Amino acid sequence: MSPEPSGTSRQRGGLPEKRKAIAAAARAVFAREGYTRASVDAIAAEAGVSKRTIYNHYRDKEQLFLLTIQESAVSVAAAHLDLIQHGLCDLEDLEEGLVAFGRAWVVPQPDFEDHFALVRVIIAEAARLPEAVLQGWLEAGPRPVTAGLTKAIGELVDRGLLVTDDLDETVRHFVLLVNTEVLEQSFHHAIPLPAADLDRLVRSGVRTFLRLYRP
Amino acid sequence: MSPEPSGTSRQRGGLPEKRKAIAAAARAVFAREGYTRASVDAIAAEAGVSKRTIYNHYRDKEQLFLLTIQESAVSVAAAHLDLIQHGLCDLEDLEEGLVAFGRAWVVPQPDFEDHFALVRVIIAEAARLPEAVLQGWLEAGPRPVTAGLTKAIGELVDRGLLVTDDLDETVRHFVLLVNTEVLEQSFHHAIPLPAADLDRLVRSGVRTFLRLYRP
DNA sequence: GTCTATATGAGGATAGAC
DNA sequence: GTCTATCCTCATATAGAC
Repeated sequence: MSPEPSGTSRQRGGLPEKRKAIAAAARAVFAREGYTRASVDAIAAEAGVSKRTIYNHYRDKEQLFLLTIQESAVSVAAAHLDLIQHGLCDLEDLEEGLVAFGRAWVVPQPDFEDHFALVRVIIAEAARLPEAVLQGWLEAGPRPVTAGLTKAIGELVDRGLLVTDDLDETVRHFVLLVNTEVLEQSFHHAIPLPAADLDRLVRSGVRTFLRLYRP
Repeated sequence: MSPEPSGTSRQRGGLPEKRKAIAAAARAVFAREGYTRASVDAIAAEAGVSKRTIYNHYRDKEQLFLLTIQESAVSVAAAHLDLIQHGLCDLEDLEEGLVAFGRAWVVPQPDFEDHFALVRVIIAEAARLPEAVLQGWLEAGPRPVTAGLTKAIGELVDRGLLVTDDLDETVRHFVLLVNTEVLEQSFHHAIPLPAADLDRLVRSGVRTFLRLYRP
């Protein structure tokens, strides 16, 4: 349709420009439609690329999906690790710090809408996905975040702000009380909670967490 | 294929026999395949019925799906309420009773496999489902179970076995610690956890719950 | 209950740009 | 010659006609 200005895809080999467009379009369309309903045609249209071009870069639709969820997991994990770095280390007031972090973590950031939609697709397809893919996704996304949380909460323990004899369980409880509750109630962010409810849940989650682990 | 003995669908109006077969087949196929991938053809085949018969009983595929999840929610809620009745009322040892109940609740019962698969489909389609349908499903399934749990746990509070100043939150914490943790880890039962892990999670969940609410 | 109309999807073939 | 775009094929879906 639109005449494509001109020099778009010049970058050493000639590949990456359009490939990025395809990856972004795939993320958006798979997120919006789910795996089966998403058509390669739609992805091509959204990327401003011909369908054939997609098959030049990706073996088939399944491969495209697998790479899409993997990339999404990696980028969101990086963002969350950043949040942990800035929000959980060097906090002054314990309760307020945890609440602020929890809120930032759990509020559905517009940039991550697609990611959460993809997570819902993964849940839906989990039983059909190759075991290795699912494990790879866990390695790339959730696991590093848990590891970062463990490190950060471990430091709080070291500083004497929290007490526990099972750090991993403590981290699971934090995730459960602050994050998972929200996920369940919002159908994994398919039906966003009102901001007020969200705030209340995070605050009450943190308070309960502290009832368990405050010295 | 099989010649269908003869007098199968005699029941006052003539409807319900085949309708039940269709409902059962729809539950199975939607659970196995998800909404989009499931074909009405496959459902008809599984029900031993012609496709036309399905369209005689249900307006279209979407309507069939909506009624299917509703019926599934109702029947599983009834079973879970039964479990609560038999497992949570009149328990002798508090911790052991809660653990036994939690295990029975959370272990993926073969009869409910389809139900959990449907829940995954609901999560996947949640953003596309009519608001009213989702609310109706919550009313029919999860809500009554929560209500039953609230009643049962309320009685434990009345008997002085637990203390709380916010019963609803207490119930949410029980659900979270005993059930939700398992759901998250198993991708809502798409990837079943080893029995040992499951046991450990329930036991540790109950223990944490008691740390919060034991007098 | 079978048979058909219509549409849409995945992936391959064929032809054009630089 | 490499990368892109348009057209083709074959399978399968829903829903309605017979």
